[in-house]
Amino acid sequence: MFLDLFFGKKIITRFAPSPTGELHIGGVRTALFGFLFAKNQGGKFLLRIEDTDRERFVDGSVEHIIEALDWLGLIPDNRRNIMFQSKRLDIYKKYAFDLVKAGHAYVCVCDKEKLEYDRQRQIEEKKPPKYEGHCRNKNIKIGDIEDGDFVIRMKMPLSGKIKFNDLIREDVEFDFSLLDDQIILKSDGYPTYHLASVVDDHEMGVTHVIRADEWLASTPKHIVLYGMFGWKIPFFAHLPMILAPDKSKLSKRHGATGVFEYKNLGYLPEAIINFLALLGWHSKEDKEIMNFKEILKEFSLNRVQKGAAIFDIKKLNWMNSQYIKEKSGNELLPLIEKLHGKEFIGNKNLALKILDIGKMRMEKLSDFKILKESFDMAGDYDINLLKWKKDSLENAQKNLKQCAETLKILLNHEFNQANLEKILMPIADSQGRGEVLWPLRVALSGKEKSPSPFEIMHVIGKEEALCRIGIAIKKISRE
RNA sequence: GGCCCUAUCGUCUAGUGGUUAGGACAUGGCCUUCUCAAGGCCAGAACAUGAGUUCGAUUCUCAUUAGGGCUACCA
Repeated sequence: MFLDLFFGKKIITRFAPSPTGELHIGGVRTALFGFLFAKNQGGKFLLRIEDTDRERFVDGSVEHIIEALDWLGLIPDNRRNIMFQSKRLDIYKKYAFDLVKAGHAYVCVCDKEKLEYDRQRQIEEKKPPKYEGHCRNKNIKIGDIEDGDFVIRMKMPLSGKIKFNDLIREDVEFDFSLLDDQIILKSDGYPTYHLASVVDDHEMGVTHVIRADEWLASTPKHIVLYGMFGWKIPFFAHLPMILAPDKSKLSKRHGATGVFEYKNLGYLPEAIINFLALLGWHSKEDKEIMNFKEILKEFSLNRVQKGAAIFDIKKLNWMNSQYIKEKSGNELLPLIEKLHGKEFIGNKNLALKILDIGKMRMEKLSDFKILKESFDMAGDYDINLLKWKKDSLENAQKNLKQCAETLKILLNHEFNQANLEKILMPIADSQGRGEVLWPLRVALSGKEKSPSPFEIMHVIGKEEALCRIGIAIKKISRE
């Protein structure tokens, strides 16, 4: 790869998802590493939609994928000119036919039922299931068979071994005799992954194929295909998988798998990127909280882990909270509004104050709702909650009255956290902090757990604070 | 079943032919404190097993075990 750089050849990577649903979190990691590798070296990152399986196609998923990549900041260089395999059917067909003419591939007319029967028999006989090559030497001409009645298979070498170097796995070896004569063109005229990806990677000028681990075993087929076409073989890097906590494939039953599920749960793209980058990669200095720029600068494929990594949502949560803390209320508010709507936020100025004070209690953007309740005093509270430990209600009332009287001397614009502490702490210190501050905080929040009374008063202001304290005092009198 | 890949605390990982095997998340404790967070400090916690090479292996080799991937007219 250094030679390529030396001769001025640009690195080109690509992300090639299938539009079979929402962009999976594992797919994002693949895209991310491809993006980082290319951009880190001033190369290009391209997007290609692998929509050759018409049965699994899910409407709207292409738009979803593009939107997700935009949201994460993994913008492909061909954003305005994305390659769709379904629009290139003639090209694949032409290449497949060329291969037949050159004797590298052949027309196969075996029917599906027969092949399935063979497979079952082979499995029962404990032999590796493999196409038995009925049509391999029949030399059937394309013009002799009607469209739809045949497939095209590539002629794999019958013996020998193939060895190649994976940028992550290093040397990998396979035995040709175990490899199948893979179908490259289906009877519906669509190519299979193997043909389409090799043709496209070549035509797009892809220099480094960075893809998921599951493709490692079919890489020999791809290398053979490159050889048949006489094309330059790109570098390969097979990324380790992301697993669920039970070490199985990450799926719906483990929780969210789609990017937008995470978005809707209140995760920030920065946190998702940072977290995913650390799943299988680490900076030299072992730095963990890294922004996109830092990751981009330091990324290299040779520090990528070989083994699979387990997706630990707790670490993502922590990371998300770190990114929330870094942001100002002004930055957070539009994000929350966009995600959960205006009603979720309520009064904007109030929300801003709440965010500045309370963001350290938020793990996700959606936590704002619970946070806000501490300031809203939504719902009635039990009168006994006003009691501090063994202290009496009467004493709580007495302390509340004293606080209220003292608070009255502050003017509206002086009603901030610093001033509040200055005038209230002497009372708390003389009467007992718990005895004073606990009932005060309950009177203000109506909750057992909440931010401090100073923070709440600072947010809600003098009038509202005195009103709430007054309610608590009356509540005790009625008792 | 066959082939391929992988293997350091519960998790993500650093690291080395000789280290008190390091960090982060999580867990527990303490500090702070009106509660809950946040923050600070501390603790427990790992080289899968067995051979071999070696003066010495967590590190190199082999086997075993475990996990994963592939084995489609899916990608």
